[in-house]
Amino acid sequence: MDESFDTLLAFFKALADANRLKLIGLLAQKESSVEELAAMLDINPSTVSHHLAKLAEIKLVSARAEGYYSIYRLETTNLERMARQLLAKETLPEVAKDLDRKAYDRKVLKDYLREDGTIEQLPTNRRKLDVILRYLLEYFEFGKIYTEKQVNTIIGGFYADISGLRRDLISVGYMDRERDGSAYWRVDESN
Amino acid sequence: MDESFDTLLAFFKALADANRLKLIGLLAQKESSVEELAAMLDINPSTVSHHLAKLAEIKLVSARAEGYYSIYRLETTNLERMARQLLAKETLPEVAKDLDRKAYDRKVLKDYLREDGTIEQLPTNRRKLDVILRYLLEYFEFGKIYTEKQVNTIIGGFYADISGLRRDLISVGYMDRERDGSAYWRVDESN
DNA sequence: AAATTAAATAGATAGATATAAAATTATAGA
DNA sequence: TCTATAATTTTATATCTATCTATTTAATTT
Repeated sequence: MDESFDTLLAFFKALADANRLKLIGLLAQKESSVEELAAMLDINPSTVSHHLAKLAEIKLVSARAEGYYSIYRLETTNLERMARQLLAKETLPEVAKDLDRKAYDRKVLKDYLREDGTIEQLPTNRRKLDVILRYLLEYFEFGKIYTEKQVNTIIGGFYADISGLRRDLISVGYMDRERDGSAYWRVDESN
Repeated sequence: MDESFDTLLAFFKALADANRLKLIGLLAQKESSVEELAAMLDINPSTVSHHLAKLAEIKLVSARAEGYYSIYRLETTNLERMARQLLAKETLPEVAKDLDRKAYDRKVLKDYLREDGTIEQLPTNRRKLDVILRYLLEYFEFGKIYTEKQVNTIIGGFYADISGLRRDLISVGYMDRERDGSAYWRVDESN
C-alpha cells in the first residue's frame, strides 16, 4: 500500500464529487476565476474555493493571482499521469501487496486447532480442510522419505483419524507415495 | 453531462473508499470469496458484501456461485475502459458541456442593467465591463457601416457617458472605425 | 428433515463531508 | 486613507455513507 495506495485513493476521492467533477470539466475547457466557476455551477463561491483547494492538494489544479482574482487552471499533465498509472498492470496488485493473504488461513486454524496446536475437529468444508492439510504439511520435510509408520506418528500427534488425513493429503496432491505404501514424501509444488 | 458525466462520477465514487480500493487490489491478484476478502481486510463479511455490490453495480467486479460461496473476480476489461476514457482528450470538456458558460455574464447583466435593459451603472471591473460591452455590441449588426451619430444614438439609448463607451468598444477591439471618425463598424472575431 | 454455513439484506448508528453564512484577508481604485 | 470587491477561512449544519448487528435467503451436509 503506502504511497501508491494513498495517492490513488486521494485521487479518486478528489474526483468523487459532482461539483468537483464539473469544475474539472469546466477548467478543461478554459481557466477561470472562482467567481465565474461559482456562477456557472450556481453554488456559493466559498464552496467552490473549498473544492478547488481539495483539487489543488493533489495538484490537479493550480492557481495564479491576477489582481484580486484567483485564476485556476487544470494541470492536465498530472491528470494524465494518474490515468496512466491506473492503466499500468502492476498498479492494482501493488495496492494490495501489504494486505494479509494469510489472514483467512489463520482464521481457519484459530477455529479448528487447540491451544497446543493439535486438531480440535476436522472442517467438512473443502476450503477449510485444505487449510488444515497445508498446516499439517509443514511438519513434513521436503525431499525426505517417510515410512507409513512415521507418517502415522506425525499425523497422530494432531488428530485421531490418521488414515483419513493421510488419504486426504495424498488425494489433494500435497503428498505422494509408492503404490505398495512403503514410502511417502512431500510433493513440491512451489506455491 | 448525462451519460458520460454520470458514468464517470459513479466510477470515481466506487473507487473512492479505502476498503473498496483494497478489494480491487486483492481481486486483481486472484478471485476470492466474500469470506476470504473479509478475513484479509479484517472487516465484517456483510460490509464486504455491501462494497462488492457497489463495485458490481458499475460492473467492475462480477460474481459466480460455487456451492454456497460467491466467488468474485475483477472485470479488468471494464476497469481499463474507464481509465482509457479518462485519458481521452474529449472526455473532460464533455463533462461540462451542458454547464452554463453564460451564467456569469447573466449575473453581471442582472447586477448592472435596469429592468428595461438600460445600463444602471458602469462596472469599474475590467471583466464585468467587458460583459456590458458585449451586451451593447449585440445592438450593432455585422457588416453594417454606422456614422458616429448613429453609434451615439444607439449607445445613448443605454447610458449617458456615450463617448466613454464608444471609446471602450474600440479599445477592446469589439468595434473599429475610420481615422477621421466618419465610419464605425463591428469587428468580426468569431468567438 | 434438521442443522450448518456463506452470502445478502435491512436497520441503526457513528463519522465524514458538502454546503452556506459570517468573518477575515488582500487588492484595487477613488 | 477609505471603500469596493474577490477570495479564503472559519464555523455550523445538514446530508451522506461506511460499518456493524441482526435477520433472511440459499445451499450443503448429517
